[in-house]
Amino acid sequence: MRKGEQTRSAIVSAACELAARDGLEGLTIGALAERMQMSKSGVFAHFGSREELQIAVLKAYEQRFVQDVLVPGLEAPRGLARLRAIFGHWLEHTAVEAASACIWISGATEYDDRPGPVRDELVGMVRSWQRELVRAIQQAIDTGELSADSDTGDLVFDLYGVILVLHHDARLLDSPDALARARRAFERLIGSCLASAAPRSLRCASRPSPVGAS
Amino acid sequence: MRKGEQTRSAIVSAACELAARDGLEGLTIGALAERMQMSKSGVFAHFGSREELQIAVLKAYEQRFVQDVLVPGLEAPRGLARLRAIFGHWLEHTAVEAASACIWISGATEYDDRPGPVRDELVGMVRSWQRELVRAIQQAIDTGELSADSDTGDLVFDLYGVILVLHHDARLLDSPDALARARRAFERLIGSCLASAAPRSLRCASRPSPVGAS
DNA sequence: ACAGAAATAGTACGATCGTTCGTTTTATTT
DNA sequence: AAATAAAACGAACGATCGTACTATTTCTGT
Repeated sequence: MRKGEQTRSAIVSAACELAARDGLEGLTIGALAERMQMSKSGVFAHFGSREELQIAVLKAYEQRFVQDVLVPGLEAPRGLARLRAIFGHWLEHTAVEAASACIWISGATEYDDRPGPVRDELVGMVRSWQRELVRAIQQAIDTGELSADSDTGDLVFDLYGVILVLHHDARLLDSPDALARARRAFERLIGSCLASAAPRSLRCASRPSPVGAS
Repeated sequence: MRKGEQTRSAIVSAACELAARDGLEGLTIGALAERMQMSKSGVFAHFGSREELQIAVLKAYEQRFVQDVLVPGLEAPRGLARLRAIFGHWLEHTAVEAASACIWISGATEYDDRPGPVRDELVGMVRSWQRELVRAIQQAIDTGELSADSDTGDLVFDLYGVILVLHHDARLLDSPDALARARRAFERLIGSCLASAAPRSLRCASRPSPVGAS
C-alpha cells in the first residue's frame, strides 16, 4: 500500500511538467508513461481516467503554488508589506517559471469553453486564490496603508492582469522587459491606492517614477 | 476556378468558429468536415496540411480583428480620441466575443512552448498589433494630450493586461463585473499618463473616480 | 454541348488516443 | 516462508487523428 502512493506522486510530478509544456488538454497518458518508463496501463491504473489525472495535476499545482507564493508571503506582517510580499513572490513564480507555463493561465483558455469537472476544479482554485488576494488587500486597507475607498475587486482584477500580460509577453513574445514592466505596473497600482496625505479632492493622477520593488 | 475560393473561405469561416471554441490545436479536419458536410479529403485539399489551415484561420482572424477594432478606430482624429476609440472597440470586441474566445489569446498559451510556423505567424500578428498601439499612443503624446515622459511600451503592456484579464474573468470566471472593471482600469491608465497642468514633481498618484468611457 | 480543369469524394494507411481485461510481477502481511 | 494483496504489465479494442492516393463529380471556358 505504500509503493503505490510513492509512484503515484512521481507520476503526478512528471505529469505537471508535461502539462506545463503541452497544456492539460495536451497531456496524454502515453507520453506520460514513456517519460516514466512505465506501461500505459500501469500509469492509467493510478487514476482510473484521464480527467482524474488532470485534476490530480491541478491539485498538485495548487499545492506548489500556495507553498511558493502564499506561504512565504504570510510571513510578512499584515497590510501593505504582506501584499507586496505575496505579489512579489507571484511575480517571481510567474517569471522564473517563464520556462514552464502556469497551468492555471493556460487552463483558463483551454477550459473557458469546456464544461466539466476539470474546469470546475480550475475555476474553484482561481476563485479561491482571488479571495486570498482580496483578503490581503483588505488587510492593507484596515491598517490604513491603502485608501479606504479602494475597490478590492478592481485591484485584484488589475493585479491579475499584470500577471497575465507578464506571462504573455515573457513567454509568447520573449520580451526581456516584461518583468520590469510588471514591477512598475504593480508599483503604480499600489501607488494609486495609497492613503496619501492629500484629501481625495485635491489628488491628481500621474505615473510615479519607478521605485525599488520588493 | 471560382467555386474553390468560395468554399474555401466558407471552410475558413467555419474553422474560425471551431478554433474559437476548441483552440487552434483543438481544431481538427474531421470535425470541420462534418460541420461543412463535406468529406475530410475535400476539406483537406484546400489547405494541403493542418498547419496551413491553422495559419489560414489566424489570417482570417487578423483581418476581422483589424476590421472590427482598428479601422473604426482610425476614423477618430489622431491623438487621445483615437486611442480611446481603438481601445473601446477592442474592449467591445473582447467582451461581446465573450461568447467566442479570441484565438490570439488562447493561441498565446497554446504556442508559447510550441515552435513552428503557426507560432511564428501568431507572434508576428501580436507584435504587429502592439506596434499599432504604440503608434496610437505616440500620436497622443505628440498632440500633447499624454505626457511626454509616458513610456509607450509600459502603456501597451498595461493595456494588453487589461484585455487579457477581461477575457479571463469574463470567460473563465463568468464575472459580470469584468467589463466595467476593464473600463475603469483603462481610464486610470490614461489618467496616469495625462499631460496635466501640474509639473511632474508636484503630482501624486491616486485612483480617479470613474468617468464616462468613450 | 463538349473538352478540360478544378473540386470533391472515397478509401486506406500508420499512429496515437483513452480505456478494458487478464496475467504476471512485486510488495506487504501473517 | 507462505499467503495475500497491490501494482505493473502486455495486448487488444474502437475511435480518431493527419495525410496520401485514386476515382468521380462538378464546374468552367469555348
